Amino acid sequence: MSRRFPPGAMSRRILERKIQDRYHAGHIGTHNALNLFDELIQVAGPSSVRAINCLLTVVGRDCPVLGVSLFNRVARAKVPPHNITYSILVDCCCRAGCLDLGHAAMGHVIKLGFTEAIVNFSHLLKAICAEKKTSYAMDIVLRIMPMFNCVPNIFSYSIVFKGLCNEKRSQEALELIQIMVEDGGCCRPDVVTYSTVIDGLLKEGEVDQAYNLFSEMLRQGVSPNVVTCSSIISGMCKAQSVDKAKEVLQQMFERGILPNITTYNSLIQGYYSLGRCKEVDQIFKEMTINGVQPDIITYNIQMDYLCKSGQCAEARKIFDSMISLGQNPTATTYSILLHGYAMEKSFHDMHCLIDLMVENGISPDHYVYNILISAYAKEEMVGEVMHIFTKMRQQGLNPDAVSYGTVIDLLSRIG
DNA sequence: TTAGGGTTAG
Repeated sequence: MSRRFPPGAMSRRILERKIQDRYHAGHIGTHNALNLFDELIQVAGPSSVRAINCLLTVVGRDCPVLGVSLFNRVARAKVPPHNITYSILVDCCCRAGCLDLGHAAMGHVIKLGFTEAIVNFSHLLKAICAEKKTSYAMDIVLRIMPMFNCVPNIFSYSIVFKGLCNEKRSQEALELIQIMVEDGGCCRPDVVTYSTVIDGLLKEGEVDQAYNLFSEMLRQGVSPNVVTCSSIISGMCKAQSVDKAKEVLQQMFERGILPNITTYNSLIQGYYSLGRCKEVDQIFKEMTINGVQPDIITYNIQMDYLCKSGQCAEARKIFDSMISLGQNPTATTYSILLHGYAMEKSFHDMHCLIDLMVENGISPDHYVYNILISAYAKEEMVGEVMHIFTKMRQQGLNPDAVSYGTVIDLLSRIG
């Protein structure tokens, strides 16, 4: 009988197929992926790289350090890593907090000469931008990568655009987008690029420029999607133009773009900010009709409105019912209710809530401590304020500008 | 459909 594959190759192919199928079905957990990796690496050949990438992705998402260690085993096996394997490695290094290793891995990839436009370092660039060093990320994308014939793709650009917008440099992002369009090269702005910059412009209050860019996007034949529209709706709601935002929602339906919970949350927040509760009820009805379920953020927005309008007891009812609705309160949820109790000067309720928060495994963050500091400062209870500073430090949190600002204000008041 | 970018809440 003639063989199409050398000995062992057939069972290897079957195993590779099994891994990829189960990966696509979302049926591989970390533990399972580790076992499959052990099994595959013993018989692995060049064809195994896709299955290995799947396993590295699963393990790396859960435990990036483990992802790096698996990569070392791939490198020792007879499997030449693919550029995607390197992307996963750089991702793991960055998420493990080893930015230096991420840089080293990027240097290694460049040295290996992956010259096609497909290698990119999304997580490295994101990590650099998160440190507010977007200029450096921009230098990597615009100068360093092309210098090594490693052409950045649209993902890399979008990360830089987002970094610029986060640093309130949306004007620069706008200029860069125009250069990309005029250049007319293979890397053209897409819906994500445009949406990012439109959102950045809106957040900086540059409404006209945002609309101009939206029109430019349409002229370029790029269709908006739910994220583009949600950004515009959110920007309008924050500018108190909620009725115009509602019109955009209508236009979404006309264009066949279905709103999601983020879209609705922006509108709910917008109506609450104007005290228009009837319209909020209307939005909830519309959500039900359209099959969109409220999420934790919806409940947080609702609770925030109730607390700020002196209805803490109602907010507490929502809080207590959240768990039964399958929504676990987050640190934000606790801080909203805590702020409500602080407004009512209900110190007993505040302390009970913090105890509950800790019991439920959520550590108080800066927001929570600052609410406590502010509440005690208002009552000029200096000893309590200092006690909270100590507690913060014990928990490894350094008081921030808000904490110190409150204390300085208190000290200047009491002389 | 081997990874990777954009929207909402304190």
